[in-house]
Amino acid sequence: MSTIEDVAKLAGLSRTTVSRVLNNHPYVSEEKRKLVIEAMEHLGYVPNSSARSLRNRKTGIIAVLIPKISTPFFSQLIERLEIAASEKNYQLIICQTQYSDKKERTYLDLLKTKQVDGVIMTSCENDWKIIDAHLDYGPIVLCNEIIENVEVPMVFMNQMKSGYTIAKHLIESGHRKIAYCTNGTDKVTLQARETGFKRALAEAGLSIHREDYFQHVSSISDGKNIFHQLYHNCNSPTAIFTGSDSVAAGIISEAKRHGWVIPQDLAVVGFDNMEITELMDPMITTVIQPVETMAAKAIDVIVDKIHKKQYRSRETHEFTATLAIRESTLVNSKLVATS
Amino acid sequence: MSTIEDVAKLAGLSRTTVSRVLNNHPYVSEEKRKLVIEAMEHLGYVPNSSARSLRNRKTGIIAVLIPKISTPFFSQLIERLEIAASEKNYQLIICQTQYSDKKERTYLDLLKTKQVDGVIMTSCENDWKIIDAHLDYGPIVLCNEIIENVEVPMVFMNQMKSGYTIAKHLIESGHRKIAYCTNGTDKVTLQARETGFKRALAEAGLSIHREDYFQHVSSISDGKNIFHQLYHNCNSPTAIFTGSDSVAAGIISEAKRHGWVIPQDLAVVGFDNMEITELMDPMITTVIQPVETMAAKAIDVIVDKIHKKQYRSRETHEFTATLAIRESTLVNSKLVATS
DNA sequence: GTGAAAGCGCTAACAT
DNA sequence: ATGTTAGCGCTTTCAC
Repeated sequence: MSTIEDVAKLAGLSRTTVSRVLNNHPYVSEEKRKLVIEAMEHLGYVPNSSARSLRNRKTGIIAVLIPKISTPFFSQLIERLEIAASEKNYQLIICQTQYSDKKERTYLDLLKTKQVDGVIMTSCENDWKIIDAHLDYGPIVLCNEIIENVEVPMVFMNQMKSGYTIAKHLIESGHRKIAYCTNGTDKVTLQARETGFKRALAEAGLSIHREDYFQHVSSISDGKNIFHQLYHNCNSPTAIFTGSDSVAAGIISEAKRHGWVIPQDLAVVGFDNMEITELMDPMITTVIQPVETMAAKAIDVIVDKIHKKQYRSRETHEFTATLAIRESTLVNSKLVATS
Repeated sequence: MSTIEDVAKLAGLSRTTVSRVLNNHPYVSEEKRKLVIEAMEHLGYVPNSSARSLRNRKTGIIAVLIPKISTPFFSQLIERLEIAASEKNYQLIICQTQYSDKKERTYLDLLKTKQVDGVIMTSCENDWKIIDAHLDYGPIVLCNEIIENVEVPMVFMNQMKSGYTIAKHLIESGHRKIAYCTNGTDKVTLQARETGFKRALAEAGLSIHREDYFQHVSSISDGKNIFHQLYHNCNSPTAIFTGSDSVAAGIISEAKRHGWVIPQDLAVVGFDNMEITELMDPMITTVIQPVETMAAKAIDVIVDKIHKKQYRSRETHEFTATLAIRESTLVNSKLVATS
């Protein structure tokens, strides 16, 4: 492993000059620059990033905290974050919290130990008081998560609009008894979605019946279970918003096995535009999240914060989803922006 | 940001002693140890990882090179790699090559610049000569990839066995005209799979007809295209191995739209056990890769290499897949090991 | 059992 | 335009 010193010696110059060439500083004569470059090539010199990090007080690494990588939405998000980061010459460390507050805290410490320049959180398991303390050490950006009254940038999709648009679509398709699924009401994002959904219903003089409201629903098997509840309900709804493509697929798959015809017997709406939505028969009406745009913005914002060295500031960066209307709610499919 | 010096001063001791406490060295009196710990807590001291990396010549970071994160198989692999790495206190930097040899080279340089202690490659886009040169700087482990005559550890699944088992299963189900899809023949892994497949056919006195052999096939739409080729072929095969769940799903979805009944009109086998395989109707017979085991082994091996500081050595760590027999090839499903 | 001092590889005042 | 020098924060001989 050759060092900057070796290069300097071989070129017959000082470490400073070599460093200047390395960092494209002005005030280096063409002549010496060539000498340095030759020496570097001859030695196969590459700067040591630990030394640079120590000296410059920056690592060029961003940590991404994510509950579970293999969840299709999250893997798409990571994919886009990686692309955006690499365009700005940042590396991404991937940290799987597995929805554990303890792991989340451990990973946030990467900021304290200066192993990373910033953290992107795609969900939040701890009390904000705990997270907030970490802002003394570096920037934190929320991507795909909203928390009220906190001083960090947040990048997210307007869930209220998408909830509203979905309900509106179902109402316009003639449905009057509509079921709703959610994975919880503790997240601001999910609350907003529900609020938008209910608003559209209210505007049409409708509401969600008690027996048509399902909580803590997220997997394929949850979907299958829900179908069975509907199946045994003599006054079952004519449409259901599932909040998740997996749940939608589970419901549809089970419904078909029991002889139901979708959407005639039950219209189904998913969420996230996973691959299955176009593979199922019928293809599933779903919400396309602007993953690429959100990822690019999150990286933009955090890189900006890193440079400005100003970590506390409330900013909201809001994007709009698209409703992809497919066979599970209609015969003819089309695209509709939720705006 | 407090440093080790600050802690030393506050505790009225030397940097050395603080460092000893930090690294659990022996020969520190209980009394002073307590003093140090108190001081650290008082200051909220956390060691700076750049300084440690520079001094110790190790970063505790492993780079994972992956073609595309959102591919379900790869996202599962990353998930498991992250879990295994974090158990050994390593962080993972995720590098998306997008099948580009240039990006791959850029990322391999992380080894030279000492930004990472080792690299796990899940595919390989460059000539091995180029990769090999990087072994002077740190360990490289292949996970899910085989390259002949190279001096690195390789962790993989026995593709020959799985190809053999799949063909055997189709033959035993009574099929005599069987189609084969592959995403290419340049990879040793895919070649092995094909060899095993053909061997089982040969043993039954069968072979793959020219028109039943499909190359460069990997996506849902590829699957749909293939179905149309079969559809217009008056002597179409009775079974098809697709090499990919996406392709299998594409074929099935399109076949059903054209009135075919699966598996009666066509038996279909996928690969990877993605979520869709259990959602499609019929559920898809597929190969379950031992992702978790391979990931754990890959981390084990690379951590070992890092410690031993011996990077060149040919080792093969082979695992066996499981064939999940489902509705797309049979009426009654069951699990069969490919061993 | 504890401390003084050297140095990992790099950059940036500062001086020339 | 180029070089000298002082650290960044940490670990580790070596000496006591």
